[in-house]
Amino acid sequence: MARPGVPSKPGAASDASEGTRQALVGAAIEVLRTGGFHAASARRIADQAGCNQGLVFYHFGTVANLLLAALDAVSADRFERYSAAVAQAPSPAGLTDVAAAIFEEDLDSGHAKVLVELIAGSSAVPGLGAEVAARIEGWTDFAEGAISGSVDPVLLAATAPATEIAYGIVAMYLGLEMLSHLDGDRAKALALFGRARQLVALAGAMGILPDVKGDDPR
Amino acid sequence: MARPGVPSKPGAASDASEGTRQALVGAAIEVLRTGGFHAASARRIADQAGCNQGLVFYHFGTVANLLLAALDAVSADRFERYSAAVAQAPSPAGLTDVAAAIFEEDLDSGHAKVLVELIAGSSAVPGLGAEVAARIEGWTDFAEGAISGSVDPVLLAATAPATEIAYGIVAMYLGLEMLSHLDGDRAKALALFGRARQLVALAGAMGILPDVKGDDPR
DNA sequence: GTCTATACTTGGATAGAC
DNA sequence: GTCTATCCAAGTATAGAC
Repeated sequence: MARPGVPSKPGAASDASEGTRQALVGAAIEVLRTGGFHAASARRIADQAGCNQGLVFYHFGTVANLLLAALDAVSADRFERYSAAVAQAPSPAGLTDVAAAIFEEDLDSGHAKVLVELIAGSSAVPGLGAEVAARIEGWTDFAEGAISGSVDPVLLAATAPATEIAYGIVAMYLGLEMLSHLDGDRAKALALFGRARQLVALAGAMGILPDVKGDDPR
Repeated sequence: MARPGVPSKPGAASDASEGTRQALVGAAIEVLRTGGFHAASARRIADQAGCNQGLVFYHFGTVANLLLAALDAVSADRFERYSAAVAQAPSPAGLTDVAAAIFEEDLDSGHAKVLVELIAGSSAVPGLGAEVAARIEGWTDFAEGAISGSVDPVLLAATAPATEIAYGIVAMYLGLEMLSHLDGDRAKALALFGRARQLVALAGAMGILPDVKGDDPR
């Protein structure tokens, strides 16, 4: 957002600064989304933000730092959305539905691609991998919480701990995102969510899992 | 295989050419493995191969073409390995063991990373995505064949078609590869294979899956 | 077939004017 | 805080000498 004629008022200086920062973060998300890690250069991002290339380095020091800020921004956004959705569907069946809906949302909005591109691109910049890994941990923790909050502890003990399941869920999410983007077809991935839903219902009928819509047994 | 410079002399002379080609393909694999898509430039690959940068363009036209040749090379290699392993363990339980063993092999050898980097990097080069997608299809087809060859058709009909399961397996494989490389810890991924093995055994005991079909080797 | 040299482009990062 | 100008490194690709 170029503001050629806007003078910086005394005291409102941090407003303009914050505005530019946010514009850059938003632009970084957009570029990662559409062009991937490779396209996410300071010049392209600044173009997208409508500001100068040097501002990337002024505000973030390096391009990698800006990309991490972008990841944090989408993560915060999605975390709110996920939390609200999970809170309203604390049963295994409900969770499966929520997972499917959110997966499709992320596919549309491109939020998942930002994550995948940053993970794969981590090899490019020394130190980036560790930063990204720390942020992924937030998601596995979240998934773990959702699982242990909705699945009977006895069942978990009999099959697999929530930690392991959460790790698998996150991996599956990333893999499906990659494949869906690659062949531009989300139907196959969504079909899998449908199957999962079906199997959860089957398990419910067999008495292994709590019945659909049932309250949290605990 | 449209080569830019087809040797003008019939007969010999293609030995040296073929040697260089193979050196470049091997070097491309190595660079993708260790440095990712970002590092896979003509210069770095040629350095690794011990030859001149211009040869990349002489033999392959573009860097992207060389990377695809590298993907084909590792795919051919792994396809042989997978086929042999699957042939010796056609039961669901055996398949799970084979999958775990091969996943670890791929993690060590870096073959899986070559695939992941190319998928994620596809956004960088127009047209690359379609080429990579076509090659992934070979793997989903392979997985589908292995599944329908070892799981009871009746059970498949009751749960999910082999095509869908195969898609999910490939997605999971890619996701686990990404996460394992990211935090440099393969234990979590391998633990999941252990759980899968356990669940297959449980299903066998419940009579849902064949109890190690008559295949048991030796 | 292979190498050297080179043209052209893009990207990261800094300095200094406004 | 923001912009222009600039430096330097790295990349793709081609031409032409050996």
